[in-house]
Amino acid sequence: MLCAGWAFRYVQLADGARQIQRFLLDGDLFSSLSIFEDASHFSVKALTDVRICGFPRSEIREKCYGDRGLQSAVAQSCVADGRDTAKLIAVLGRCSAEQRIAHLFLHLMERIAARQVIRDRRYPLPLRHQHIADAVGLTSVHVSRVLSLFRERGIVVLSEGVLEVIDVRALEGIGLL
Amino acid sequence: MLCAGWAFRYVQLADGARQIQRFLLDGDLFSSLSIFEDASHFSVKALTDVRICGFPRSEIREKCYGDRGLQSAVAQSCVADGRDTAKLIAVLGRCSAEQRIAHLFLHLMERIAARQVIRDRRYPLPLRHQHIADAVGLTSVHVSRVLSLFRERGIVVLSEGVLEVIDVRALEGIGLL
DNA sequence: CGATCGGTTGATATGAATCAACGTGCGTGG
DNA sequence: CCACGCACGTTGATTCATATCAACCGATCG
Repeated sequence: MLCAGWAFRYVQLADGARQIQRFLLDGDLFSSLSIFEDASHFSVKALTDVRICGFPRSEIREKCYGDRGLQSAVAQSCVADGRDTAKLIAVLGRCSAEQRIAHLFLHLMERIAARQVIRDRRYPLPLRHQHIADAVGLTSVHVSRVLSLFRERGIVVLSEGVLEVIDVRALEGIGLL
Repeated sequence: MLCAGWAFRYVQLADGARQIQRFLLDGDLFSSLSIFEDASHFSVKALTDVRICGFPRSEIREKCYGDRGLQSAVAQSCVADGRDTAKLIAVLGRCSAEQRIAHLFLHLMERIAARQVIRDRRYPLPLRHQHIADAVGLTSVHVSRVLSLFRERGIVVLSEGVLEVIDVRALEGIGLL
């Protein structure tokens, strides 16, 4: 579990490309489902300084049998993960570059806002263009172009690790699934 | 649960596009995780004649508490689903058209072979080009072109609901993750 | 017999990748 | 303290993969 900081879960492809599966925020398990797997098929990398804590899988599994609350919590975590993952498939399969990035931002905004108060529509977002690219299947060059566009059109500005959302409506309009 | 026949799980996007998340074979749950969700966010459609049977979610959940075998089976099903889903994300995010289709074929071949004896490397595969397109994020026109290429190169031939695999090695070579 | 559906093929358009150059800020070592 | 190298972002030119548009064909079905 990631206790504090930012990280991401990803896989490295044979040709060196990297696909980011999920950004991890404080309180997130690296992967809920991996509680039930003995071998992980992903890697995790920190984006900021982090604090993590670990649990033996077998212990969690064991506790699940006796504890309905825990079992239900684990299940809900898996479901949330699965829902996001399913949405990501649709985004990668069917959306344009602008839509992909809009979706990523909306998704992260929701998760960040669930953890902290947002002032002035400014969301902490310690990502390089390359991370965004690896998350939504684009090139960092193209991410840069799209972000320039968003900036020009007065939609969002990402800079210095902060995402400033100027026109949420426009962003949601682009991101319509 | 799909007891017999072929089906697929998908979502319909706002612009009418369709993203297929998973093809369902006999014995598959529509979605393992949906045991723990009360609202489904996907649709299912049959590809062939099918037989299905249903269970009340609450009953399954209830049985899980007492029955380690069932709980473990459900967990394994969720894990398998999650693993395939994660792989699909990498494929959609980072692979070319040929690689996407090769992956889909290899993935389905594996699942089909787990259920029935394969003779002459001929796999039953009742998909239209449009289904392949909707599964891997391409156009049916482009799927047609890629399949022509595969045919010319003597790799696989898909026709009349049967996938004939002529050169598995070549297919695996293309599909390398 | 005509209509519809699925597949093929060709011409063209377009979105994103690639290649390349440049600027800027920053850390590091001299 | 300076100079250099490096990571990151930006921008322009060009290429490439895939989409789009359109025509055609064969099979199937009412």
